[in-house]
Amino acid sequence: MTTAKPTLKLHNTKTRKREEFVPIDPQNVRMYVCGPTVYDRAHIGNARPVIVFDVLNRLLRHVYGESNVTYVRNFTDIDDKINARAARDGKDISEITAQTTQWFLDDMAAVGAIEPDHMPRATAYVPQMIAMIEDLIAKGHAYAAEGHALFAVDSYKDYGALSGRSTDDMIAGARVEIAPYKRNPMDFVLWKPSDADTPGWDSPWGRGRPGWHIECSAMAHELLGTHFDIHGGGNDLMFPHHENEIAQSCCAGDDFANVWLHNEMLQVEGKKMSKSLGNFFTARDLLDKGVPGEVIRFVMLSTHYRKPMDWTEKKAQEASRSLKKWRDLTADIEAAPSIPAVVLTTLCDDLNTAGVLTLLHEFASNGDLASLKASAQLLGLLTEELGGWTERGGALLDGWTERLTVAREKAMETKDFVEVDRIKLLLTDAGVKVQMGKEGIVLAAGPEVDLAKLEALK
RNA sequence: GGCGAGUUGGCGGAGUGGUUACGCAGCGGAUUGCAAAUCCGUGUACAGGAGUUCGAUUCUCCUACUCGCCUCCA
Repeated sequence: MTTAKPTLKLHNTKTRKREEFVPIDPQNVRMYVCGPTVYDRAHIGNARPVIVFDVLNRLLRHVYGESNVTYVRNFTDIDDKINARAARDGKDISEITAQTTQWFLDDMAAVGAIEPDHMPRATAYVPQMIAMIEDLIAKGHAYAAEGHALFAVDSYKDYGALSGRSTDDMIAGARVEIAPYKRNPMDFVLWKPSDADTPGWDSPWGRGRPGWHIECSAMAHELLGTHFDIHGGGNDLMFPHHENEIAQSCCAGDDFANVWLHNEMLQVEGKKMSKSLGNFFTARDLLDKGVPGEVIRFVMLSTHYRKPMDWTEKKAQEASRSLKKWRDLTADIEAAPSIPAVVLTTLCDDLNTAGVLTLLHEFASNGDLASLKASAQLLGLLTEELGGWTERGGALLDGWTERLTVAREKAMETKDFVEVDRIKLLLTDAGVKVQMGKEGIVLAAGPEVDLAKLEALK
């Protein structure tokens, strides 16, 4: 059963086209994804790129081989938001970043994301950043001024190509920070000075800290080389972050990334979620509320990554039901040894995860459970790690099952079902699914089960 | 103002130049102490206009609307 490698097609932001993916080196497929700034819990929107690129990572490994893919996702642990948080809480910066980093890893593991091969932290790459800035200055693409180092946008004629804008357009927008030391208002900071209370590193331009964009250029260079395959992130990063990364890296002499992938933003119940509006919630909030990580993952994958996705309670409930059903069906089934071709073809078509979910529904109704399990696991669903939630409340329900069974047996003889119905109503109100069949009674915790309420009724 | 994405049946959401998406909900039936679950059956869709074509929801252009980015944000 040797099948040709499926053709992977990806929508490249750089060319605005869906292109066939041709790795630079099939033995070493390299992907860099912009990771979080670690100053607080990851909100639910942060989980989207993590899950999307986790699926891509799994797919690349499936296609090119487990050991032939290198996936890098950074942690930004130098940032003024972190500094502000540390000052606010009276904590050391490293304490904030260490804790937040761990939170992030925990929360993302809960939604089934495999850890990347490298998770570099900006603080560990400051010398590389300084070296890169020095190189840019030497090549005439950057300049030092008043303790800053700035990138000279005019020195890179393709500046704006990724996001499709010209410097003139952007200046017209008048949203750039005007500073006396800038030659061009669009010039962005590579290095900025730190005062005594702010973390800083010694540099040729004095004690200071790097600007945001340079870290990704420096870390990608260090870990993936001058030329790699895929660079990903949320589409809000397209400008200025990725535009600036390209400018820096290309001017430093790197070829940088071939394919740029950007996921669309997430909304909540039809509204934009943003920090400034304050209507966001974290992945942990959902998990604590009892929404299983697997359900979060399913919902995320049910919309194509390049479309805006709306997080709704209803979707979470539907996802929960589908997953529960599939888990019941495949509980004792061994996953098929190979992934059905149609699944690979669909997933390889610019990561059509929603299309694959459709196929999973079909496998379920056709009874092709081995394919269902194998295919779901390629998406990181129905895995061992994410299981367990379907049995939630099992022990607590055993007593009720017993009690209801006795009452029902009695009622079957007396034909008086009042007590049975009473118990059933109690359970139903607490979010328990009650199934009474010929073979007996089965109780199951529904998605919105209220265990506390159930405990109180005991 | 500039850039970009999108507009599919009650809801969610794929896909296709000519044929059933799929899921949920709904409706009818089987089953059930009643329900649930399960099984079987069942439906009105492709924003508007023009064009290309034998034929367009699918390609091209225009219009309308929605959303995102341009400022920390995935």
